[in-house]
Amino acid sequence: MSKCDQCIIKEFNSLKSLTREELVRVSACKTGKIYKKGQVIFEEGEILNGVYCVKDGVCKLTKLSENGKDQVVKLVVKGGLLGKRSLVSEQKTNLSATALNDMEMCFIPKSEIMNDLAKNPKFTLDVLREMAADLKESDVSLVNMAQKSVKRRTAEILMYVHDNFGVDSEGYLSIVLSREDYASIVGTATESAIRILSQFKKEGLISTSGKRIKVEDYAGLKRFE
Amino acid sequence: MSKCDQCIIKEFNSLKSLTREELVRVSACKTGKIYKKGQVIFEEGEILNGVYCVKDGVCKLTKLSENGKDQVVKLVVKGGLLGKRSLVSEQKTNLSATALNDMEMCFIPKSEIMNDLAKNPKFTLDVLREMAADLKESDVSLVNMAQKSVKRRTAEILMYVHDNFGVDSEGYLSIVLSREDYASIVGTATESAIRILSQFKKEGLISTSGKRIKVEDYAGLKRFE
DNA sequence: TTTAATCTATGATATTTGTCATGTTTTAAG
DNA sequence: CTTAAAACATGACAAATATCATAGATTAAA
Repeated sequence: MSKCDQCIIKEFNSLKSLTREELVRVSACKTGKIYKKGQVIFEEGEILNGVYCVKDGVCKLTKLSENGKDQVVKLVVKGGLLGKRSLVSEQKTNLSATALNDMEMCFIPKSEIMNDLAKNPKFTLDVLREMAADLKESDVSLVNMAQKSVKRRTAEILMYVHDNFGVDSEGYLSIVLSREDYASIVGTATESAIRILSQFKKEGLISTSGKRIKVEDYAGLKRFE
Repeated sequence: MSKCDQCIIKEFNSLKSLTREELVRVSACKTGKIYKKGQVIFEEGEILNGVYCVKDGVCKLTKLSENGKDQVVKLVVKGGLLGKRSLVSEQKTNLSATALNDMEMCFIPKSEIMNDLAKNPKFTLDVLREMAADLKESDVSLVNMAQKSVKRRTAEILMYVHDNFGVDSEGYLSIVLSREDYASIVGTATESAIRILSQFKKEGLISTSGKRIKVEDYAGLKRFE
């Protein structure tokens, strides 16, 4: 398995603040994991005994609502760290993680990291920064959810996916989400999401091919409504 | 001014993890601040150079939406720490804070705390834990906002205020929020919030006297709809 | 204590979003 | 390549929520 200290992925997250020696130790105890599209990585209520470092692929973090529907809270890509909260709390995780396409991850046991968390202030501070950023992002999501229309939120998630995950050689969004996933991100009924995407298609803002979506008029989505 | 190491308030937040010597140093540089009801403590976009420790009173943290409406993100009471994020990031704050009643706070300059953050792992870990808890809470809010009806959210904020801020001698919620505030917490139009409170009143779930609200049937609110 | 300003209340109506029902298309397994 | 299952699509209707208008009640300042 590849060595952590030579891994480029770590540059995108707090692990970059570990010393070379710490990384070597982490390398020795980490385990590589492969998940197929649709596979569950962990489920709400489990106790995570470590963090997952995403090497490739995308997953969704969801939370079950009381009405039985899953709500997507966040999408995590290459470079992301899953389960940060488990490092500082003994509690069960409050989110589920599911692979949206084939994924490659490294799992680092909590026991190994905890030592560093206590002794390497640079690392701790960096984890703290990441969490602060998550928190800020979360505030923004909350306000969007509370104040913007479903149509606006749908337009924004399309732009978000476009900006953050890019497009394939044909110009389609490289992350293929089901309409149900879109609904769950936007926080609406699946039929509503479908309807809105259909409307966007009619207005020439996007085009589709099966489940795949291509943003045709980014500026149009931006100013929409 | 009172000494931090003897202050009970600190037991409710991360400051309890500072050593006695650190607290003495903090004591020496902190400044007491008084805010009157309605007064703005800081505004979105400002750079905070420290943290506020709430000794008494309640304030709301809000974020301005693109549609010009304020959204309440969180209510903070005695024991809460405002501006934690400013400790780990140079960025402007993304929230505004406004006193909901007369408040008493201590302001601790960042420069003083930063030292401790780097050298006292127990303190850092504790800040980390607080942020992790905030994040979890934030996820819950997001799901509620996305999946629950305005009526349900209104019922829940009433129970929340009842549980967390208590009632006065007559049984009225001791925090008096305007209908506009309720609307801004729930994420709806002021008229809608008013209408729903009126409905709750008709159904005997609450009673009102001016802006003051009394929860008459807690269980009813809980099972409502 | 009066009075203007602010907040609360409610009706009428428009808009948005959800639900149910049903048909079509796409996907992936065999 | 075929075919069943899953996902997408859309109409019809119901429910929830927003908006606009207007009036009454409460609050806080003079």
